[in-house]
Amino acid sequence: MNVPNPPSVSPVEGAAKLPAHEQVYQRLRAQILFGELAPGQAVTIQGLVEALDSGMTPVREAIRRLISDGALVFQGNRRVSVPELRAEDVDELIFARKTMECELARRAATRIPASAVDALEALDLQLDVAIANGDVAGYLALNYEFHSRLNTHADAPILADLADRLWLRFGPSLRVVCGRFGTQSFPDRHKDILEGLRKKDADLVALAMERDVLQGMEQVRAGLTPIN
Amino acid sequence: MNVPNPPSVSPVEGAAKLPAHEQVYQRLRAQILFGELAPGQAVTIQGLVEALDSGMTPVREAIRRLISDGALVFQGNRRVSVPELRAEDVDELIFARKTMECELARRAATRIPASAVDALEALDLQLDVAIANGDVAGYLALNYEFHSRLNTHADAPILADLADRLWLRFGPSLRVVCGRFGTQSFPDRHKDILEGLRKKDADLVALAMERDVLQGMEQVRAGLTPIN
DNA sequence: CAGTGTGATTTTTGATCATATTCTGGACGA
DNA sequence: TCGTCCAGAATATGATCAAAAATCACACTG
Repeated sequence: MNVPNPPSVSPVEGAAKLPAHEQVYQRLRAQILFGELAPGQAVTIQGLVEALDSGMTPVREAIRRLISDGALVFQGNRRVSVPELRAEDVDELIFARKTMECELARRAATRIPASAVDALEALDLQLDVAIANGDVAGYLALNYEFHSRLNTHADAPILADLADRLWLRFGPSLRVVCGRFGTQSFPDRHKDILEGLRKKDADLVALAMERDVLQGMEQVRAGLTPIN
Repeated sequence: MNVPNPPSVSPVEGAAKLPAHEQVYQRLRAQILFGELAPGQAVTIQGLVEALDSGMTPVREAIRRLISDGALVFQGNRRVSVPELRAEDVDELIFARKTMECELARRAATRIPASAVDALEALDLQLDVAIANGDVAGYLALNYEFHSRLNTHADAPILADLADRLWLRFGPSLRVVCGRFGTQSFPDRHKDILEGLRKKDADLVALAMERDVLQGMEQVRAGLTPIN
């Protein structure tokens, strides 16, 4: 999964050099991560072949990768769908995100160059704009980009990879929450993170990250299966 | 009822229900996990098609899954190989395994039924036999089975999945270590784990698990690139 | 004359597709 | 309600195309 692919959110890109299965994977991944596919939604190979205008083999390989990522589930029979998060799952995700992302943030605090902090801050300003405009898609993309880029600077590829997987699990549900409650209910902990990074204060960064993670995941929990 | 003739190479087991790509995946996974493929070794699709007597598509899908698992790496050009562990990777693995597996063990301590503890103990006795006989393959398989089965009883599928992935990363290197130093250098911490499980003492189990993890990973670290 | 580097050719391997086969789930009739 | 049958989707194969690596030949340099 560690593809040298740091582009910002590019909906339509030439990218002719990447093999088809890689392109399909990244497009599908983004769709799941940013909630364009709803939890529980069925995913069919032929539907994607048609929607993405690709061959069958690339779609098939992309789906296998995403199943392995936990971003899709294989329903036992030959059906594939976007998983629905259960309340217990959120507990696990909270534990895993807290430990992984706090450690990543801690490492990044001592390694990230000042220029990268500036870039993160610029990103966070865009994020504020997206929140102010109620731009849910932009909020999700920029928020992910912020965390993902921070993790890059931790110089810990295995941990970053694990953290990345976790986002795929709650992406669809987070979108549902945002769609229901809007973006204004997310006060921004990123400012504290940035402050800690500038001071190179690992404890401060880790604490801010823990709050950010907890806040986000509690939002997800609150939005699960509201009515039965 | 025409039985779809098994190509005679099959290990006889029922298993006819599993799709081919699943079988290929599990066989390849086991080979990596138990070190039958050496770190750095190249993996070719057509080589596997021949070796496993399977079609191209199942092999291809299995490889994609394993790349996503981190068990194989995509070499930028289109070559695939078994990754070689670096010293920095071991630090990350130690952190991730300690947090994940200790938490899993902690959860399992309060949930595992006594019968399952008995089964684990039986497994551990087989493990002792394997160690005494210097049976490296048996040791690796039984040790993995012990941890994997314990994780199952934590009732935390997401965390168990993360932990499972980590084993794939150091499996090949662990085999190298065992091949070099033999199995006798692994004093058995599993007894402490079992004792904690019987007492339902989560702290004890977690502590024993931490020691087991640390001990194993330090062995791996010691065996990395011994000479340059 | 031996060694080395460069370039083209050969060969292996991966990517993709079209197609045949198998299996699942639901409709239909008893 | 139950059993059978059928449509459609997924699985799996092999062929074809394209790309990269390995090989080798040859010329150039010391």
